[in-house]
Amino acid sequence: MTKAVKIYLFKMDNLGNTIRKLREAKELPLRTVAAYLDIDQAILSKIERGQRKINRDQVIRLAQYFEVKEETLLVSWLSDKLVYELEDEELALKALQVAEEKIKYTTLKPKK
Amino acid sequence: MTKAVKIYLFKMDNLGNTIRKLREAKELPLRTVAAYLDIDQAILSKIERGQRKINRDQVIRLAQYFEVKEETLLVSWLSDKLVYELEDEELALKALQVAEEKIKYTTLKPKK
DNA sequence: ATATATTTTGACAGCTTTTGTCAAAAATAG
DNA sequence: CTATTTTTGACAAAAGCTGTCAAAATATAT
Repeated sequence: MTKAVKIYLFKMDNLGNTIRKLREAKELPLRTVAAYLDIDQAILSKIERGQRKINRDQVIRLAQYFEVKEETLLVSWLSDKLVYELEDEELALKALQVAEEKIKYTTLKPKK
Repeated sequence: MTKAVKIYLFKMDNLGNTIRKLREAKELPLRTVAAYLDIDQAILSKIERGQRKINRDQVIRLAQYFEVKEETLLVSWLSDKLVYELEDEELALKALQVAEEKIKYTTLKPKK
């Protein structure tokens, strides 16, 4: 049995912070959640602090585990990766806008 | 001496295509441009066709070489990386928007 | 068509990065 | 203080990236 605690997620948080908040809200030790993900607790500790990467499958499993929408965590995970890719780039915002156009463009005109 | 040819770059092109267009506009063989970048021509061939990555320094050198704005090629390069990171993701556009918010957010409030 | 130049391909080795494991150290809770 | 949890860093294995090379394929020119 886990505690039912109302928890408000902050969109600007990176996924690591969000995971930590979710885990602490339920007062679960790293050990427990790590076991569920089948990884070492040291890795989960690092994931929560942004020192290690988490993969897509693990994000999805966590969404189920913590009963939050998959989309919420996936968007957080993806956007973290984008932000990481753009770190220290002055052209970050321009690149994001062009990327958006490119994706819209190729979605409209599927290749082949 | 290189030919002076008016060339129009297409924003939606990936960087590889743009490089190829620039190179062909000047009628230069892979060999020549590759030598300038100090890489094997096989790699440049792959870069132009999107099979290999190009790094930041190489992008900047190419901008100088082809006399186009650094920003133009860097934005193309960065946005390609973002698109690559998001390939096959249905949440791509949402992730881009959140990434934009995150970057604006942390730029306004520099940490520490 | 032949000869020449250019481009593409794939195998390979070396290097870097990523990933997970582990145990000890540090921090926190009771 | 004791017990529990979290963090840290060293390590090895696995995966990924980079450049080199030569042969195969393609394109160009005569």
